[in-house]
Amino acid sequence: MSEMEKVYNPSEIEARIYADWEKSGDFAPKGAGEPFAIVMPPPNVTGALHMGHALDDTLPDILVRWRRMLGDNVLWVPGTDHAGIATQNVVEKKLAQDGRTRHDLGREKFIEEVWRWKEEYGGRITSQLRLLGASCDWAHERFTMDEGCSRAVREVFVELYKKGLIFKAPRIINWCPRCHTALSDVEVEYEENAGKLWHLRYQLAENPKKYLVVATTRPETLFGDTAVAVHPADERYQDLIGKEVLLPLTDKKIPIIADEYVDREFGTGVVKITPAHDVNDYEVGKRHKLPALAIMDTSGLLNENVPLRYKGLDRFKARELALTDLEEKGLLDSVQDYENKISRCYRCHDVIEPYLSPQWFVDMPKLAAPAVEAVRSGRLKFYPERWSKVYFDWMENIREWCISRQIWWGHRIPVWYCECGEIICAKDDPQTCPKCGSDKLTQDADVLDTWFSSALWPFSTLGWPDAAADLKKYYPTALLVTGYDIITFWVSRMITMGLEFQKEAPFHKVVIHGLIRDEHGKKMSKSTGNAVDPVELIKEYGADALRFTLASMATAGGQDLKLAASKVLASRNFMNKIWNVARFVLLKLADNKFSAEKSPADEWILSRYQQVIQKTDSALRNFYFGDMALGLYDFVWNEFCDWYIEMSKLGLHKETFLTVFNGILRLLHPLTPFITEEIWAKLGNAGKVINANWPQADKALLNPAREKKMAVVIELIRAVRNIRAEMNVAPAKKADLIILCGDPAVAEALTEAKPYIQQLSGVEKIDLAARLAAKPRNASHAVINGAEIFVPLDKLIDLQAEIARLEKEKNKYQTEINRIKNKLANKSFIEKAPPEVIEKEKEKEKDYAEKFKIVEEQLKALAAS
RNA sequence: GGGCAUAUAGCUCAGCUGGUUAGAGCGCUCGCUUCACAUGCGAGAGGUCCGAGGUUCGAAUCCUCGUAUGCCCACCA
Repeated sequence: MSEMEKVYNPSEIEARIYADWEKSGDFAPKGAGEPFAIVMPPPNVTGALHMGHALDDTLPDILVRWRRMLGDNVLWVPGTDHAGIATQNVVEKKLAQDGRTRHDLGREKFIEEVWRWKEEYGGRITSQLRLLGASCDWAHERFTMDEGCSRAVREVFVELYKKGLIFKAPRIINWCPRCHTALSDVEVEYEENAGKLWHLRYQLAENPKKYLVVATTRPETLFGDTAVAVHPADERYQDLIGKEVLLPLTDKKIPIIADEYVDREFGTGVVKITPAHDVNDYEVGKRHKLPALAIMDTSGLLNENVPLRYKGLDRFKARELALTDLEEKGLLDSVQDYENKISRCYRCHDVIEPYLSPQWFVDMPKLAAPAVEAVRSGRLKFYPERWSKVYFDWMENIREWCISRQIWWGHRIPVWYCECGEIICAKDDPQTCPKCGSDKLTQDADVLDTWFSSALWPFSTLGWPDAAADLKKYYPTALLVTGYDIITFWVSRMITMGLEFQKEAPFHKVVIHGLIRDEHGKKMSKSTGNAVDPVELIKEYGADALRFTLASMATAGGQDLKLAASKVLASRNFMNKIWNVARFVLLKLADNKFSAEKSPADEWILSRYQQVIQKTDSALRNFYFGDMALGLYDFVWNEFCDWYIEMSKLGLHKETFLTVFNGILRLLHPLTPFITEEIWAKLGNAGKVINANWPQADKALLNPAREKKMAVVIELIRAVRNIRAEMNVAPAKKADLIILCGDPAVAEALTEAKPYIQQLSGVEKIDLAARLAAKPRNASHAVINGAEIFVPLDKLIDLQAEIARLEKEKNKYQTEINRIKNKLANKSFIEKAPPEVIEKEKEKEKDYAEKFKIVEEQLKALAAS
């Protein structure tokens, strides 16, 4: 038997145990049980493990370990995401250190560079997942740009293209001038902005003394204006419709048009129309056949379509200059403060530019219906249910999904253009044009949105497009666990693609958890410096402590989790507690002195144990991770350790002890896999706990009568301890105890428990009587359910203190009695409440009344003495 | 402009389907080197369950309104 330190030290143990699990193939699917598959949300290859991942992977690991112990055929598929823009940014930054850009390398060399980078650093996140204890099957590890995933992407693209569900068209899209690419709508973040509303004067061409006032938040875009618009029914401007204004700072004339889009109430009711730089204006422009004049390049610098003075200026510099110039010319009418939203790139946070350009789109509006129906019908459920609302809101108002990105790292769009004008979309690279036979084919330069390959993850990782055995066995997967922040990015698109290509949604259940925040509820981020590094926490407290903390905070409502170091510390202490129970067991096994018979404490803990099994099961079935963790914490610490072990020190029944403690290890294993595995081995159990059977509750061991008796015993011990503490009886001093108990059942329970009472309340002599000739003098007194107790004191009793104690007690009972009396006096309560509720109230009243009477008598006795 | 969520002890939160003596962890007070554990043990203090109405025999729990906070969505310059 190996030595165990007093303090649990996880670091060496965790590394050793994980290596053993992995080496032994303990994570591989096996057995004839039901298939139970989960795909891991693939973290970015560029990433390091953050608290979000820690939660995202702890929760499924709990489920996966649980199902494995239940005998299911469990597959948890790990993998990483190529994370197009993010990864490209990282590698570009690295190049920048040597003063190089990706253009210096050229596309091919640059991509090679990224692959090299991925080989070298991409393993960091997966090694960190191992630190966390994630029991995923590494043999199934995938990468969104590996061979199989790439084939799946092409297959899907080509199929959708053929059906017209993927197309290329000019649209106003979200353009990031820093990343030089288009973004989808979900990749844009909005931020409150204390901006200005500038009122500009557009002079009438026919009479420059007159002018229209146009309100805008973006004066620099005026160079792209190709009209100003008013509402067709706006009386103020009726006679101006069809006439022209002079575009300020230029020598252009642009028409005044009428369009219902204009809000008469807003500003002056006159809008500048800039079709190339605003979504709404683009629509207006189309209706009125206005030209769309782009005035910016892809970096957000003004181009040749503006007066020379502004050409090459950054958009914000150009704004300043334009405003100065307008003011000088007397064309700046007024300026107002104006609150609006500013859109930013979710990657680099640069300000997004609405930009007219041809891009590739998935026609989501045509694909969405089955995905909505799957959830409406209940075939696919969100937990908690309210998240389905977010899903519906998104899916029922879905727009075209812009999937082309003007970067280099990613799945290249499988479309080629022939010099004859033919467009070829193919799964395999075409050599010649099927129409003209030319071999001068140029592939589309763009790559796909990273989320395009993520959308296929549940089936691409299982071997599709081949008719793979894994796909057949594990699709649809059992469930998905993820944060609410990617319902739109990922969940909705996986459901859509799963239904389109597999005819079934990729999972039946979506378990949504909250987001990790710092202690004060602030979003964790590197820039604010409040991010907690899970790897650091694991180093300091152990992976089990971190996992236990995260699970205990993942409550039924799915609220955000505020992570405080004090909580991890508390979990660490709990691990230490368990560790020390194990040390205790080992000591006792070494002593080899056991009781032959089960004691009342044994019966009691066995009964409680059955209930904790049931509670744990039901918590897991409902994804109430917090309930599971807290339920086990409470059972282990407050029942098993505080009462059962303490009582067992009088005589330990080996079988009961080991049954319950091994049961605890198994129940805790999904939460805290390392320490339970280590202790499992130390106790000499066969095999590993990771492969052990999940405990089954045995109803025959439920023992309500024993629990009731034990409740009285515990109440009595607490009462004695309370007296000792309050009356300052020295802890080492053995006291006497006189119990006055007229209830034979209670008397029996207490008699039986005499050794426990002596052991746990520091009492030597116990007298139990049905009645007393005279109540003891100079004794402190308390009343419990069915009995009253006296603790004679050496020194003269502190009358004041004793009276104060009893008065407090009396008042408490009085309050309760009054409450219940009122309730019972209420006629409608008696008439309408269920009989068992009334019965319960009456019983309570009786108990309180009895206690009240006893305390009152005692007070009288004290007063008389 | 829509929607969602939250408001319970000093702090962070449980309390899921109305009946609890309203709980936990941390913190606080008092006392303990009790032979598994001071990362511990024992005993305590601490709560108008955000406010106002309502439903009900009964509300922290359900409904309405309000206040505060957080988040998401939305093309009004």
